[in-house]
Amino acid sequence: MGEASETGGAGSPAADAGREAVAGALHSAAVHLLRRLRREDDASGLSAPRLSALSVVVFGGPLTLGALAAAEQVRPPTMTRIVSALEADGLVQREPGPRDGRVTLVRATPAGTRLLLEGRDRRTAVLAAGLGALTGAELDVLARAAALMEALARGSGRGAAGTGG
Amino acid sequence: MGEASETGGAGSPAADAGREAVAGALHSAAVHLLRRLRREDDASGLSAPRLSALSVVVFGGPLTLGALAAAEQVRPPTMTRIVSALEADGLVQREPGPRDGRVTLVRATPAGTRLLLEGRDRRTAVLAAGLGALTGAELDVLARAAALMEALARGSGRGAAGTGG
DNA sequence: TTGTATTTGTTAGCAAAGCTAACGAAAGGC
DNA sequence: GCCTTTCGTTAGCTTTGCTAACAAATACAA
Repeated sequence: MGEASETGGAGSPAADAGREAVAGALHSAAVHLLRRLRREDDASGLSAPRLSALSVVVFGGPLTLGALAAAEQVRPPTMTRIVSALEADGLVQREPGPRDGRVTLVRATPAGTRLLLEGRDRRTAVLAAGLGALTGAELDVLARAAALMEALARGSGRGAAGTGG
Repeated sequence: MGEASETGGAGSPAADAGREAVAGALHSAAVHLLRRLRREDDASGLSAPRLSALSVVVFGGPLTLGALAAAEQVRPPTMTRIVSALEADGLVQREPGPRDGRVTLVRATPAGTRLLLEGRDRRTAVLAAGLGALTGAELDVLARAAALMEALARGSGRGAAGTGG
């Protein structure tokens, strides 16, 4: 398992190779895990882009449409339509910006929050069921890895939250 | 958050709560990390669905169009079009199935393989750079977590590989 | 061997999601 | 008071996703 250890100094070729190997393994594992969990999203009745955008709104509080588009790595016109669809479904609502009349703030409605939390529970329930087969030590490894992954995601870019994948 | 069932092996409420917490943290971390890495994909010149499908073809060897569609969680007609586009770009090629005349096997061309490996290198290079700030012990945690996550993804479903997210 | 059923991929046609370009409204600078 | 910038929307296109229908090949029963 853990061979990513002290076999080289900070910048040695051996250490570089170890980091590359861990990076590849971690990337692949994250892709496969989310791909598996994504199958649970059908039950929400929302498409993946809408579900992901709703997730950002619910967990990221009210935010401007532009910020939401950036968080979803999508252009403003695309987000305009997604928000309009979510608004038509009563899951979010638009508000004029209090200080700046140009911006529109997007806020989750109680119905939107409820829908999203149920969906997230479906994903995490599947994952938690899988965790039932692991030992306490293994759970601990995953918990610590999660913290490290969050730090890596934050590391060199301004990322934002989302359920989708 | 809702409490999921006690379907796990060790059924104490405390253990369930711990698993739920780890599941939520791991899910969120994976989402955020891949969201960050996805920003590197623009340089490939391919759309996300095409890049992801090409990834499965490159790493998953020649496979039938139906298997590719299942791996990408997409219907056959959708995959027909994606493969046609990749074929028009010279990145994959169709072959008749050697034993079964109904199936078409999809194989990556050298150009497709090259393009994809360069793209994967971009993602993992960004990730590896972030790993440079970690200690050997932390790298070890991530390596072990990656193995556990792969097992979890395989756990109760037949998932398949892909770059996209 | 013939005839029917099933499987596999494609085509046709529709809705949703992505983009760029162009535009109106609001802030900000001079 | 203009001019510029910023923000969101609208317009129009391409890509991606779906279901329904279909043709070809295989599998199987009689």
